[in-house]
Amino acid sequence: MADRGRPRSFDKDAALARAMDVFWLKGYEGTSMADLTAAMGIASPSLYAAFGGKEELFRQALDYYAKHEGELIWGAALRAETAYETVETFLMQTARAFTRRSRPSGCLVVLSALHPGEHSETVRKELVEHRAQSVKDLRERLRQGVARGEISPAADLDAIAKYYVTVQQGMSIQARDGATRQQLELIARAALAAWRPLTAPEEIAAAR
Amino acid sequence: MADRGRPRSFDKDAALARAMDVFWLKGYEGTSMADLTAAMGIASPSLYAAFGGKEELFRQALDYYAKHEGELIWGAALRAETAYETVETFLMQTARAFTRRSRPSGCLVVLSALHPGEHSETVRKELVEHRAQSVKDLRERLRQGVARGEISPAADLDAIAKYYVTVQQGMSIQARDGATRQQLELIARAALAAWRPLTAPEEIAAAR
DNA sequence: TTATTTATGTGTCAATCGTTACAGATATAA
DNA sequence: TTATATCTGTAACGATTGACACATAAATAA
Repeated sequence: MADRGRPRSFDKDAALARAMDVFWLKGYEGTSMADLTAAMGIASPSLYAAFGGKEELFRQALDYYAKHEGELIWGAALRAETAYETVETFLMQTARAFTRRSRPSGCLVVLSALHPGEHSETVRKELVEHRAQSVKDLRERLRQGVARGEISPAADLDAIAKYYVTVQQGMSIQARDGATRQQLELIARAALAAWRPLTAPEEIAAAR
Repeated sequence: MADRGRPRSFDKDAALARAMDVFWLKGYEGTSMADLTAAMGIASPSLYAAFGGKEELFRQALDYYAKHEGELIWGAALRAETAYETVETFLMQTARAFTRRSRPSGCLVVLSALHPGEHSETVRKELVEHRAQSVKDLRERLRQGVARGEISPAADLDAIAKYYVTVQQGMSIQARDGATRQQLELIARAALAAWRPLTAPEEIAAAR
């Protein structure tokens, strides 16, 4: 009971990828149906039939983004040996992913819906949840670092995780303002300079 | 030749302050004329007569923001004794200013126009310029710190300034996501932990 | 073939967007 | 008072917004 009726004349996955690019560049509310249909090469009834509407399409574009773009950063980071290397890779891959010439700059999850508004409230909350998940994921990786003796048990893991995610979110703004990969890497290096004081607090206390 | 004709029936400065609040909360494109006239308590012809239109009104709201809200952060920061205290005050005042209950969260300069768009391109570029000025101001303060012997001449002042501004910009996102003042202060403290390694690089090299 | 199902393209819906014409109201200047 | 200048409120402008009705096209199932 699958392939009855007239077959779809466009590649759904390719169309979704193009929709993601538009949302990424212009944000959720800043993207019009006209923008989408132009980029996807289809008329609006086809978009509605295939994706359910603008909001549903954004949701699917967000999933696509997490699967493809997010993986570039988190996949590499979670493959690192130590907790430090995880954070280092996280930020360095961010510097790279946020400045690829073929893609919009910065992060779709951060930039797509920052303002409250009747038409984007559910989308916004979904993105807030996504961003909170980043903190959780990073904190969990730090917890493993404590278990392995890489990080002091006295360290405030939640604060450290929030700190590095905050730096990454700031890098989205910097990327939007035209920062190059090298400039973002310098920022990332600066942020990494806090690692020792943050993860070995008693060492600092002893030095005083 | 000043006060001929029917006098204005509303307080221009108070109306501007309310317009600023709306732009701050909803962003430039996310704010409609209906939002503005409702918040300002005037009809659109009065708005056009007094402020010149939506874009001109935003420009004036931006000036108002820089003068009042920006001063809360930079005024205190630039009054600090040392370069470190400047950065510390900069971030701590940010944590406070970004989470006042009576105001929208985060920073108007960071959040108002992050996406390209025909209707907001000039406004966006103006905000980009504003953000670049923050880096310049902070870097200049660091340069004074080098002159006073507080910071090593080998330190990369541009990278340090960009780093702390990036953290502040990330704090705008965190604030929008509901972070409390205390949580932002923890993030700020984490960022400040990088100060010694960043400003005394030879000390780090010697320790190896 | 005929019936059924799904996709496409044209055209259009009401609502909202930023902006402004216009007439009436309210002040000063002569 | 009369003339002039400016502001205010109503009402509407053309353009664009997201969404969809409808008829037609193109596939499979019987």
